[in-house]
Amino acid sequence: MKRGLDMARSYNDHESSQETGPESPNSLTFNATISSQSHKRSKRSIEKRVVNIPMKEIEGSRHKGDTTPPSDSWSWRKYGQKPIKGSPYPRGYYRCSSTKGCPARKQVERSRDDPTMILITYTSEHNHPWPLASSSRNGSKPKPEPKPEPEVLPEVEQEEEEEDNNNKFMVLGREVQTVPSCVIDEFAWFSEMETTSSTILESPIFSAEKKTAVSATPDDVAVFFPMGEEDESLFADLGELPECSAVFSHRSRLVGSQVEIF
DNA sequence: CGCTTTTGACCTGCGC
DNA sequence: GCGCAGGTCAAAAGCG
Repeated sequence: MKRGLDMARSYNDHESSQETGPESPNSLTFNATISSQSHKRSKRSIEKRVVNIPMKEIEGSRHKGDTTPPSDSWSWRKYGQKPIKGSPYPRGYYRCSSTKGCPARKQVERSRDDPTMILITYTSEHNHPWPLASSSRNGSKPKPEPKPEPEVLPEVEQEEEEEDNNNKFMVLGREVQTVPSCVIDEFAWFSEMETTSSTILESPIFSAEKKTAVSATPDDVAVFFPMGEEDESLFADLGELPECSAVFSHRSRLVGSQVEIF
């Protein structure tokens, strides 16, 4: 049988990297540092986005040391796992099963630098919509997501984010130097959320916009992004968040990393 | 029964 | 050209 080698080729094009974000102030949210990358080499460009998530946020859901991804609102089906050279942790490969023919995939691994961080790399075709939120796949019952303990996480110092504090955006319960209004508007409802939801939107929502910041340095904006039930309209509009797009790429730009705008 | 996970094999790209 | 590493496939087993 023919294999999806074209995909594999694209994935190797670029390895993005980033570092961890600060700890999350509570169990309902987590910080994620995000990088995104559009792959131009292939005819259908492949977008790659990377999210860092503190282990704490998903702790208790599974065994230690594995690559079980934190829950989100989509269905992911694992299709492989590989040990990664130089890393004591294997990398898990997941394919979107929320919709038929969904090209989105993600790789989940523990950060070798900081084992407390989960590194998730999303890939999808640039023009393909990210998987819609779904709690069930064709005919099968949704998996009950393990409910994280409502633990109280200690306030942790900001990651030593170097000199670039001027542009640090922290959302929800964090010091915010300059929070663009769109961020406030978009995410204000998070604070209203009740504690029942353990689903968390990890990445695509942030970055499906056309303008994305690409950074080889650990600098992206930390945002809390719990996601409740499906909000398809939210996804449907992903491509049209220019203002917020700029916000998310703000810091990258300032720290001198290369930024690509498409 | 249908879907997911596991795991070994296979394929490709890249560096030497 | 060869070997290595990464990514994917697919059969088998597991699970609800």
